Amino acid sequence: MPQISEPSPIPFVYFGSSRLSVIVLDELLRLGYKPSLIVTTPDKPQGRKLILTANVVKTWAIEHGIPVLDPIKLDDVFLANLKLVTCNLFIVASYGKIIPDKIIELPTHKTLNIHPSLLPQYRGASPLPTAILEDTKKTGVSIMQLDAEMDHGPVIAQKKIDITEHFKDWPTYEDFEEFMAKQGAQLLAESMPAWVAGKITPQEQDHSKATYTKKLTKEDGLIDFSIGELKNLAQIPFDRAYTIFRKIQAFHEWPQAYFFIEKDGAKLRIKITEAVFEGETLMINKVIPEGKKEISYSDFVRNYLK
RNA sequence: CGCGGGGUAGAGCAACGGUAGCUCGUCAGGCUCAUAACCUGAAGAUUGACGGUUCGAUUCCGUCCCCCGCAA
Repeated sequence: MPQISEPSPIPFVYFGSSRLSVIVLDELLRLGYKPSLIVTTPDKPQGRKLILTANVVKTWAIEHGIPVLDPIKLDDVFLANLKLVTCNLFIVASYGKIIPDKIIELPTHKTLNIHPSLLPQYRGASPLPTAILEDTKKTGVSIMQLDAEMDHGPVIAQKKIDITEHFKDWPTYEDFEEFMAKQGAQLLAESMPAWVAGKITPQEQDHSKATYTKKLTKEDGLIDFSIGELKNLAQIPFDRAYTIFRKIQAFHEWPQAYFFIEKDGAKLRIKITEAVFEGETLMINKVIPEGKKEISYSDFVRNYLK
């Protein structure tokens, strides 16, 4: 139904720091929602040379001419600055820091958070990788009101998503993230007008059903392959092969799925960078041996598995 | 200045001041009932980039780029 008049722009402050934050921003902008102010985390030295790298959200803000703040601490000084902005809604998407109650409660329409799972399922740090690892293809996105506890606040909107309707099989983490971020942004955009108008009643989560996801560690990416399996991936039983495939996809961005082989008496780390699951068989396409460039799996088998 | 490893044909390695060799793979042909085996032949490298030293550099010197491990 076409609306009689365009919805008046809803001013809001956006908190985010990661790639997911940027995808959400892009999608919100496309849908006509532009933040008045963006809050992100400070530039940090990154990478091997510890080069000071501007974070992606800050870069985005500058490109789009939106004022940006990158406070080290969300203290009273920052709070005072924030009060100068006339916004009565805050949006948080992958900000990376705990936001104090004082700030959450500041706007009249409170603070909303995009979370890429069907809360109370998969609260915490790694909802997307966990969904892949646990093969949870019926998932979704939630818009919730922030409260003092992690991913604990009442839900104002939720959308169920069946991954099988959008992907043949599990995509890489990056593709999954992009897809879910867009879904979340769309749901948020749909919900914002009604929320601001006071037409939505937040629904308390069923805390008894809450599940939590942990922060990923490097060790999570380790796969315990035997030489025999590496030489003939087709022999790996379905369950194991599919579990490994999901691990490769889930950790695709970081820490990446990897395994060790012996070469000249030394342990050599091999990262898996590309794999597909066809039929009932895991197929690895590309790997990066430690100290080397990316090579095809057939080259790897030929030259490293003697 | 965070620490460290590495960049030579598709891959793994070698060589060395005089423009690069080997193994595997690739392509063609042969032999085989057949083959991942064997035989013959072929293609494929501006030796990461740019400067410098030199009669001449892949090889020596300098600068830079890229990749990888640790750490973040």
